Amino acid sequence: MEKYRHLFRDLELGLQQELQEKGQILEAKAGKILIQSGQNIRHTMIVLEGLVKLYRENDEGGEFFMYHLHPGDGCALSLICDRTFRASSVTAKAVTDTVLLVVPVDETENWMRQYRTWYHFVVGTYRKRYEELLETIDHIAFQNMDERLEFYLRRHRNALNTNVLEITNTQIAQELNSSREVISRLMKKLAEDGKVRLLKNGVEVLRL
Amino acid sequence: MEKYRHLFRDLELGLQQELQEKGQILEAKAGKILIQSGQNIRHTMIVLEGLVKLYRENDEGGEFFMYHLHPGDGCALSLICDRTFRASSVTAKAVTDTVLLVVPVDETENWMRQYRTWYHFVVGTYRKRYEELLETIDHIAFQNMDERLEFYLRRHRNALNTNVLEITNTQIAQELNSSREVISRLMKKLAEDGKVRLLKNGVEVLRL
DNA sequence: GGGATTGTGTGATATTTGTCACGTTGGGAA
DNA sequence: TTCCCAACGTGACAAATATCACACAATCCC
Repeated sequence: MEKYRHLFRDLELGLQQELQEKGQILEAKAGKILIQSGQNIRHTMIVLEGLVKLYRENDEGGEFFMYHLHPGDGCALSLICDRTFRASSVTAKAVTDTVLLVVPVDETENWMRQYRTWYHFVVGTYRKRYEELLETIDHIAFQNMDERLEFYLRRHRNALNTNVLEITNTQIAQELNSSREVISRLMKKLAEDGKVRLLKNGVEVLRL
Repeated sequence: MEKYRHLFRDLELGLQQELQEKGQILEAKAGKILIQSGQNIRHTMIVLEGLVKLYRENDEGGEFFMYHLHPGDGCALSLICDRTFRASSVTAKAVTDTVLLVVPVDETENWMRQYRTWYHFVVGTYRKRYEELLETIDHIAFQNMDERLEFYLRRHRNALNTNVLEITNTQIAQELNSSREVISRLMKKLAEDGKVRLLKNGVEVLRL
């Protein structure tokens, strides 16, 4: 816990203490599914280390990438999900090996009253996620696949903090709810424009 | 204020009192723009009467319908917006003549600590809006225009609680970010299928 | 090596949606 | 009335994307 102190340096000391006492540290391997909505959620989750991605699924197996959570980010979902979520659902999956801090929601409800900084943390979390969702909406509503692909690559480069993305076209197609062939063609164009370089098992982002 | 009491019957009495004291009642004519984001928001807004719609705008004049607010609904936006919102923005517009209760955010931050029911109200508001946004995302991501149109009509029929929607195809096209001609054609198909009846100045929803 | 699996590249074609051009209709307002 | 304007309907065409069919390469397993 000590090594994650910097993530919480803006919180009141009493709250830092409580996080340490009431929270439980959880490790997850890359690829592990952390939340599959539909199930009732009784815990709030804060990412300490690693990267988590959230995506939407529908009945026909379609997926749709929503956003990433970085160290220090809380999961707005944990506060949002409950039984009433229906057929289609939101899933959280560890992209890299991940360490999480998990707290029962009963505690957090008290914190909301006791600690001003927790209130700000929660509101800030909602705000950020809401904004990212809106940004996502903008892209599907207003933009074509080529621009969406570029946005996708930028986002992932920033999230993973590396220009070399080890990701298959098939996977990208799924997350953008497109088809492999389309991504393949667009990727070729990006390569011709010198914006990316195609690797054996991934893409290198050159300038986007 | 008395006539709106039923909207707040689940709130603590002290809180009802405060809403009455600190809140200000505001009336708006149909069509009035209530919030244009980008501007800093210092007030929380609760709908008392009428119907408000929220939509997203982008730089090129594109619009995109997000969801409605009914009496009793709070505006998640008021808690979410701030300076950091950029170029594209969210707009709230009165659909019918509307009565609003407006409270400075400084008050509500205290309420969050003092009143458990306020906490639940706020979290519930976030949850509902988040869910509606997700539903919206599902539709643009996974569905074709015809299904999206049907969904649009259903939503509006339910929101306005009438089968006769006085709305132009042009307007629908804008809110779905499509074009008038496309809506026109799809509408004709819906009419042929007996799902709607086309009126002089609107649509009657028959079975959807 | 041989076979299965997975990801890829590409042409041909279908579907969906957007765009353009133009004619029609039904109000107001002068 | 006449003119104007906004909304509408429609055919023709263009653009974006999805789908199909197939061939190819790399990898893994036996």
